[in-house]
Amino acid sequence: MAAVPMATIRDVARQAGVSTATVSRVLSRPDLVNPETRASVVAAIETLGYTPNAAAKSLRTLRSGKVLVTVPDIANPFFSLILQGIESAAQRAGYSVLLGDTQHDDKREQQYALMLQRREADGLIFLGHRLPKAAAALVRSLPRGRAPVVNGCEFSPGLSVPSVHIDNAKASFEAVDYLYQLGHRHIGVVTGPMASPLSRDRLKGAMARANRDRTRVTVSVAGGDFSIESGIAAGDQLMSGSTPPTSIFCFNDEMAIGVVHTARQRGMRVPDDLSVVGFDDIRFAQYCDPPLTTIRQPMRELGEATVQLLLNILSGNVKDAVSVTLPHALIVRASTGAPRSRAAMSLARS
Amino acid sequence: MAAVPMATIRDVARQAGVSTATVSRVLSRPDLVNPETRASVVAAIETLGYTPNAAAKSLRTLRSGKVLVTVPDIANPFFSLILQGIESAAQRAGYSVLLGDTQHDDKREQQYALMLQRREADGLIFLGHRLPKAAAALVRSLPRGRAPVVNGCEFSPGLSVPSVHIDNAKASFEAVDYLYQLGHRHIGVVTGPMASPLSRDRLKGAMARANRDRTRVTVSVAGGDFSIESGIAAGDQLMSGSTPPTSIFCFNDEMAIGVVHTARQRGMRVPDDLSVVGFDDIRFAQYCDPPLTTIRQPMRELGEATVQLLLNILSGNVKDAVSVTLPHALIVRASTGAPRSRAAMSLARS
DNA sequence: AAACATGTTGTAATCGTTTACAGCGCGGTT
DNA sequence: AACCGCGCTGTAAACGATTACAACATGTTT
Repeated sequence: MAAVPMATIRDVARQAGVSTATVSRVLSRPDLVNPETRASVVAAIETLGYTPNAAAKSLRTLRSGKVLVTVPDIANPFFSLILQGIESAAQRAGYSVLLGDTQHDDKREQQYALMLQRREADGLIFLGHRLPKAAAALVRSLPRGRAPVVNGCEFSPGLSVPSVHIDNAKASFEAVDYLYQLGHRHIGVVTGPMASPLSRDRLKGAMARANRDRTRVTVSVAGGDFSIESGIAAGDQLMSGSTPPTSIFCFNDEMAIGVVHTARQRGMRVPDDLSVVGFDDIRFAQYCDPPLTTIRQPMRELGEATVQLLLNILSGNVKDAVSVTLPHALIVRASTGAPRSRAAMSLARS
Repeated sequence: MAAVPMATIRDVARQAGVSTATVSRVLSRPDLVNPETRASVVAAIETLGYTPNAAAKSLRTLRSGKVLVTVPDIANPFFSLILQGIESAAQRAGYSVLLGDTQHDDKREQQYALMLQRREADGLIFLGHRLPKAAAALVRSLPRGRAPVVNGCEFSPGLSVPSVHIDNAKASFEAVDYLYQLGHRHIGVVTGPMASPLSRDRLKGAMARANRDRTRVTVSVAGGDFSIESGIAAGDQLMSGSTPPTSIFCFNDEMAIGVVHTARQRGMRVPDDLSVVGFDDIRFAQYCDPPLTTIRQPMRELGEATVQLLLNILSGNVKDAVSVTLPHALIVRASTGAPRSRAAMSLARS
């Protein structure tokens, strides 16, 4: 395609009057070559504008310098922040990122995983919850924790693939506990798809807290898919019951925004008539009206830690890579408050 | 790294009792080989689990099957949607995406552009407004519109690089016109960085409309950087003048959300006390409170068209690739209305 | 029967690096 | 004088594919 054929290492060698081996050494182990020779090689490189061909290098060294990242949906602000963390950490370590947006589609996940076999990437970070077949084969063929495959945010003990994540069950437990402490006794929960271990863990945690006071607490569960629209639908569903919840805990911020939206459509005020808790603490959460109470995940850090995990495996000086749990935090903002009846009570009391 | 060395084309050839040339042909031009031979080769491929090595192929063919995409900030929902369009179109065409998040950093843009020289990618789509040096060199070395470099959304006639974008000046013109028609005579404008042609075009369009009625209209301009926070700052600046504007047009939705946020902090009601218009129509725009009036850009389509443009250049059967303009639309929602004085007037009148 | 087209396959050069190994010059030991 | 070690450099064999070209068998044309 290029009109002017690129200069090769041979051109540089000729120009500098040395062998290609020397040129190569100047580039990879400069200490091995005499300073004077080195200088003339560097000069030749300069004048010819030489850049080593990546394919040739990769063919010879069996390393591509790339990590493949598959994301269920880049347009989701949660994933895009993780991706940003990944990109930045990878770049810092001299790797570049091959991006695959799978749209939650199994086929595309499978397809992308083939790139590992083709050696188009040295490792795989997958952000979904399904381990693609090609990657699974690789994992099986190597000792535990040695395959260059790691998972981000979706922890699944069965996967036998290391992962970076928060303690989802604990975080959910805390969210429900917080609502309980505020006085809420009827709590709605909007989940993500149950196929995802992440959703199951969160539900488990939420139920665990509710069950601790099971005689006093009612929990209603509605299923969502992490989209704003599904939040609206789930909110509608929860609110049209005979005794609607006084608070709703959503498994991500977007669904929480949907719930707030639909509550307002019904003429309800947040948090006076309905408290809403989200999950993730995406950028918009604090600028919503009302600003959203939510569980914060350290998204960039999750991404960076995932890369670090993968790099450890790639470097080979780790016997058994192990999952990492990062801290979360409950961020209280204005979308939550005491339930009205309780608020009225305490008002009367004062 | 892999415990079991990958099967090569030679292994397949041996297993099938043919030469490597035949195996290669089965893969690339199956019609050239006898059906029976083909079957036995396919069988050998199956049993060995053979996948061609990408580096070797790329070295030989001088094509990597990758496009490099540099984005100023993936976490920005505008860019992440464009990126989604790019990814999907690229994937459909058999290309994969190398992602570079430049964080608006010149150095990183330059660094990524080197991948083109290394032939790690067949083409470059850059979403920022600076053409990296390495790419510029490539552009210069080839006839106009032949270099595999295209720009997304930032149109700059001087760049001599084809681009896909909307008509920013016209869109801004329409936004201001809409506010004028509503009765607004004092209009605030929150721009993006003036280094970006996109911002300049939008400002040009806005001023063009204002100047048409320059005796009646006042325009106040504040500079932003497309972040929510800069929207807050710009909003504060505009609103603390002696005669604050009755409406503010922001060059993206996030800054508009910032303006709405700060207006509310000041006890103003949107749209009663202040009308706000955004730009882009990101996903959250319609779920804000109030839902945001904005200029819609077809983000996915922008991304897809950018890939198409690049593919046309790569295919080589296009003499002079030319920029593409996609349609935009003014989406009227609830964040805009007549200014209070005017509203009062018309109320009095009725 | 010679010449030729067609369909199928193999041979071997090539893409641009990296790197094991050998070789050379030279000062220092024995 | 023979030997060794050290620092530096070159030779050449990979890495795993693609593809121009040749070769061969077979059938067709003249």
